[in-house]
Amino acid sequence: MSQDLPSSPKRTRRGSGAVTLHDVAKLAGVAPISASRALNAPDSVSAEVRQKVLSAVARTGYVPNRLAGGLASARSRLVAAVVPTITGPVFQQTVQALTQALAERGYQLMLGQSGYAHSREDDLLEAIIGRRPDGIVLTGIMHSPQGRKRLAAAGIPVVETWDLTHTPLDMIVGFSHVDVGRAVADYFYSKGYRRPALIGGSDERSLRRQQAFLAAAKACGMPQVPVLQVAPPTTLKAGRQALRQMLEQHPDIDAVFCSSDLLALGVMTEARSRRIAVPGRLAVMGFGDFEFSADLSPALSTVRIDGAAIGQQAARFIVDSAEGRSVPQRVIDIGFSIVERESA
Amino acid sequence: MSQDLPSSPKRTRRGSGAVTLHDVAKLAGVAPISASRALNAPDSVSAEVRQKVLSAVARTGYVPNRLAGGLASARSRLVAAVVPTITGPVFQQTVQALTQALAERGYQLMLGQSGYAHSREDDLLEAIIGRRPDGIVLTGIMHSPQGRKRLAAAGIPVVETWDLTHTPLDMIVGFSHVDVGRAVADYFYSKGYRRPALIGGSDERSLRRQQAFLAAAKACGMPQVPVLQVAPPTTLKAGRQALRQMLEQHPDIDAVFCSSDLLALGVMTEARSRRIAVPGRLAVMGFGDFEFSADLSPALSTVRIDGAAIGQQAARFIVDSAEGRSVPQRVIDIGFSIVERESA
DNA sequence: TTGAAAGCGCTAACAA
DNA sequence: TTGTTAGCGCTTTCAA
Repeated sequence: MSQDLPSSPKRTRRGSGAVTLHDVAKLAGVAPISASRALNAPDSVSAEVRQKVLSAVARTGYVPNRLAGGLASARSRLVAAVVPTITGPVFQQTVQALTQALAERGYQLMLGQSGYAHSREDDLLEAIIGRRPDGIVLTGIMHSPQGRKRLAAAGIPVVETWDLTHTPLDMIVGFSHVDVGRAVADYFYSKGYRRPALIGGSDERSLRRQQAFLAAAKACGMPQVPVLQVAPPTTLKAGRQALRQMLEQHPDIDAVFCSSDLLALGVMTEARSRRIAVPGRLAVMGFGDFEFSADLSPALSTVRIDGAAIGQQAARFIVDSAEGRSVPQRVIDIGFSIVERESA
Repeated sequence: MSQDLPSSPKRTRRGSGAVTLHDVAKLAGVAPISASRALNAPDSVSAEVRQKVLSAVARTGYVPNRLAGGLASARSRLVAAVVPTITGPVFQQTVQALTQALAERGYQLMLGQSGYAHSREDDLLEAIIGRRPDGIVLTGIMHSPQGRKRLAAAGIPVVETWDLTHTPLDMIVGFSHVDVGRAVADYFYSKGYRRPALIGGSDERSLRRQQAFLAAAKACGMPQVPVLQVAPPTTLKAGRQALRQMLEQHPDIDAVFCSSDLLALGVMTEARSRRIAVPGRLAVMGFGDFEFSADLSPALSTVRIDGAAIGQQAARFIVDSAEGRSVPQRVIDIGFSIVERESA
């Protein structure tokens, strides 16, 4: 029938065909705005309206369009996380906890990989800012001045993580890499090791741990600490190679501090294949306390970071900011601990 | 000055304060739509307009609002990926490749964790569909009938991965778990192992590999294959415990097929601490060919899946669908291979 | 507590 | 090639 009516010549755009809030409202016999309120602020609406709307939603299978909602309210309920690469085990706990904590509060995570290279960083930032996320979580510190400027200009809450500084871009939750380096050097010394070596990634945070280790070692009277740097990512293979190389030049070392547990596993693997006793002849200390570390043989001593706590705190930061709550404490040190197991 | 003018009583909403396309257009001296075209379809615009707009963009630092663009064009350029948990190493390559392949084409990845539990699945789907993504990538198959119905109703392109079926929801890229189980059983047999055992996750895909293994083993004349199932996630610890338990009941096994390389590492670790020679007394086969597997000692024989290829193909599927290209081949088998190293 | 109107920032459709 | 107009689906603002 209606097909016979001459369609009005007014230009028009058909929607996607999906059920909209208007459809729900019509079905419920209320104004669209009432339907909106029934869903987003149920208390601001009478029980009757609420009930009619909810029933209409159930009958139609309505799913709110968050793009439209975000545009209208300037709150996207989207949070961006930037990781060097999700393949690395370091930030996994953090991303996992972040995703979950956000989901519980009605926010969704968008993932961006900076790929350890700072070249595409600008593209990535543009892609992220274009989505108007309610917050951005950075693993590590944003170092490039352009990047910092860009983020500041966007006016989006930013949380830096896995590090500490007194001049955060906005908010930060992490720990002191300097303290870690120092603590491990002291630990080695206290356990009687006198010829320690360092096998570490060449990323900036690892470098800071190494420097602090060297300084502390020197202060303890261990001035000559050989250092070997490996390019990220720090893999088992890199650990094996590094130990091989290290032993060629410094066969008398008695302890190694590795910049990740995976690297440490590589060192232990290489040591075993060379029949070097761990910790008897060579102590090994990892970093990160990966899930497998406790169950290795020998169990790996390592520096434990509560990555999940970092993710949860980051979520709290973002959500509090987005929902207009004040965030008085913007720098949070979650610390670390040295987990003494068998390898050191 | 202007503050003295009585503001018109018309109700109005201030924008977020960010630079909009209108600002750019005004500065460039063109209509907003021309600015839009200059950015999104540069060829449809004269060099002069293009140049004026680009310069205005550079001067203002304009970043397009993709929420608005997505709403207007019904193309969000957002893709959702659902993983059981990002902590597991299994899907990492896939997610990494997917993120990257999408980013290169101007799409962004949204991450959702289904958490192995199928309870929150409905919430997760609602959150995802609400964003109107241009595609959804599932790791594994969507099994729940409600979930399947919901996804189908949403009319969003869906790619299932890491599995194969003749009745995909929409598109699928993966491999046959049945073939894997069979191939490993045959491999064991051909290498002379006659008393194999299975240590595997209790997830559905692992179960299918196990069943196929059992059937093939029986066909080879190895009817009694002990099986031990561990709850996901399959960790090193679980592998150690599983081998311990397995040996108590079946001390005479000569080979183990594990449902992940991490599990296999656990088995090898436990074997070593019990002075059981691998592969001399016990052969070990993993699954997944994780990054560390080749460099273990002994190097782990395993089933290799090209997770990155899965991610790339999934990206191609989604982007082709989103951009209106036809997708004739909707089921893609990327296969697998048995990587023969030292452990088996 | 409810609703009408306006507009978030952008692009599809049409016209010139 | 460029511009005008009318939305996309939602929420804010204001008024009743």
